[in-house]
Amino acid sequence: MPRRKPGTLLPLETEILDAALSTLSSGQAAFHGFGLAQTMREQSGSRSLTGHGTLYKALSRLEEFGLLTSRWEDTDAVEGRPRRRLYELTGQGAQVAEQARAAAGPGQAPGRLPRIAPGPA
Amino acid sequence: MPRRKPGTLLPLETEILDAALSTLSSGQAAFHGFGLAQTMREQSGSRSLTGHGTLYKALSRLEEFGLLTSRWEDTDAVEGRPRRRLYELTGQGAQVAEQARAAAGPGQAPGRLPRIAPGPA
DNA sequence: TGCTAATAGGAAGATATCTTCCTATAGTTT
DNA sequence: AAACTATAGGAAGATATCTTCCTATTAGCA
Repeated sequence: MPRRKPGTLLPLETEILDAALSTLSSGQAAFHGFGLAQTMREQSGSRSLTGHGTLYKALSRLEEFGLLTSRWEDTDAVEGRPRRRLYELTGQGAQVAEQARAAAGPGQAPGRLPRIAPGPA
Repeated sequence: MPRRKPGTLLPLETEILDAALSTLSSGQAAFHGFGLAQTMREQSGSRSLTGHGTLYKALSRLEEFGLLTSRWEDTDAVEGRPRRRLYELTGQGAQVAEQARAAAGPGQAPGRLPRIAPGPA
């Protein structure tokens, strides 16, 4: 896909924003890539996001767009596992996320979900 | 091997201390597990330390013994890769390392190197 | 309408550390 | 000398993030 029309979101990006919104509703502002991947894998029966590369790229894009912010999690508080990069919706991000959710509607007619769809195989 | 006689070092541990001493001689005090594993793999033709689990366990032991200290590397200075745990010889560690090196001698007759030896296959 | 070029998706793997589980080994004890 | 058992070694994989490379798709232009 060529130069994207500004303001346009891809399905995967919408999905991420929606998940971020859910996280926020449940009282937590921050989420991290790996956890998001797990949630998406479980909930939507999505494939494994292919080594997660796709997801991290999408997260970077959303950050570029100003819809998410990221930071490393509180440093040496975490022993025994790689540190996570924590993402949070920005004000703009929350707005866009809600718009996208409204646009999708209750019955949700996803606009051509990418591989993150229930797809066969 | 049962309860080890205090003061005794296993071949792998000696190898680590020796590597630490070399690192120190080359002007760097700190080293990290993964780098050490690479060096050992290249230099001694050792096998890959089996997922590195063995090496990390040995490093923990040496730290327990007071021969090494460890700390997480300077936090968010490092982007784009997992942070490393940096190890350094303690005074005691350096002493023991030198003793071990002297004991091994120039021709070095390693006292039964474990799997970290040139071994077949 | 058909092409082209830019971009998103997917595969693969590098970078690091640590855990769990099983097996081999060798000090100790009998 | 034999048996017991604690411990080291090795396999496997979980946890996280990010990069590179290739392919599929599609928006925008001619």
